[in-house]
Amino acid sequence: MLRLVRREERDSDISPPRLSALSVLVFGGPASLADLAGAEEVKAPTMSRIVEGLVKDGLANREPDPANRRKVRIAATEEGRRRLEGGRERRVRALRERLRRLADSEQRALARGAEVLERALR
Amino acid sequence: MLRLVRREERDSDISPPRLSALSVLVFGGPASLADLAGAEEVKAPTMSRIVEGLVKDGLANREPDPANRRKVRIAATEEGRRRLEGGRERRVRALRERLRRLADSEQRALARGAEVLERALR
DNA sequence: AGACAACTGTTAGCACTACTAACGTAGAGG
DNA sequence: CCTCTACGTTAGTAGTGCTAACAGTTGTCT
Repeated sequence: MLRLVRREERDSDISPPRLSALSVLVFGGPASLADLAGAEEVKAPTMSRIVEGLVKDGLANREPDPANRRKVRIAATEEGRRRLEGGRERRVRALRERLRRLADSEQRALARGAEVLERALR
Repeated sequence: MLRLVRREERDSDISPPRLSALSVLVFGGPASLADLAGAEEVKAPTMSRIVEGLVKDGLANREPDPANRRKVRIAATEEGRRRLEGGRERRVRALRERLRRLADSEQRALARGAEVLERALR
């Protein structure tokens, strides 16, 4: 798993933690820092810095929550949305290439295993 | 995957890269720096520091290769062997707890999926 | 043999991610 | 009103990854 993550990191222009946080924002909508930290199972200071990086790169923005001025509302920018989607397409294509070489029965075995894993790890 | 790795990291007293390198030494025997770096798909300077950490914690030792004095021979210590095994047992126990709750057919599905994955990712 | 190239590992310096501790500000409850 | 809690940031530390630059060793080729 570690090797896979590192490989992923090498040919992506967004680091895995940033990519993961960004995807939470894109698919889940704007969130507070605590929300994001919880979703990524990371402490607040860590997420604060990840968001800082996203903002610096123009992939997300931070604005105070009008209802509760302690909170910040973090949202993906259009650019962030595009970059996430672009990378996703590349990854899906690469994965498809690999899976295409497997027999149908093997593909089904992977699909079934993935389902079980998803339930088991939650 | 990232979340899983982080969870792993929190309740282990050895960091994932060190643990992974250590396991290469324990199961594969002594190795040169380049061997280790290759096995972990990491550059030499990175592995040099990981080994430094292992040595500092008494989990591995470094000695010059008598045949080729440019090389170093890195080997796990007894302590390293013990710590790896101990952690492994804890992880296996935790995993077994989770898997025990699955139906037999689900367990088989996971096993089959894992086989396919191993071949597909290589 | 002597010069030069290639190999092996380390050091230095950068970016990033993780943590805890400590802080400032904003809201909630007595 | 005053305190207590919640929310986020900043400071400081450890660890991991990279490239570039270096030192020592070995091999090669004249």
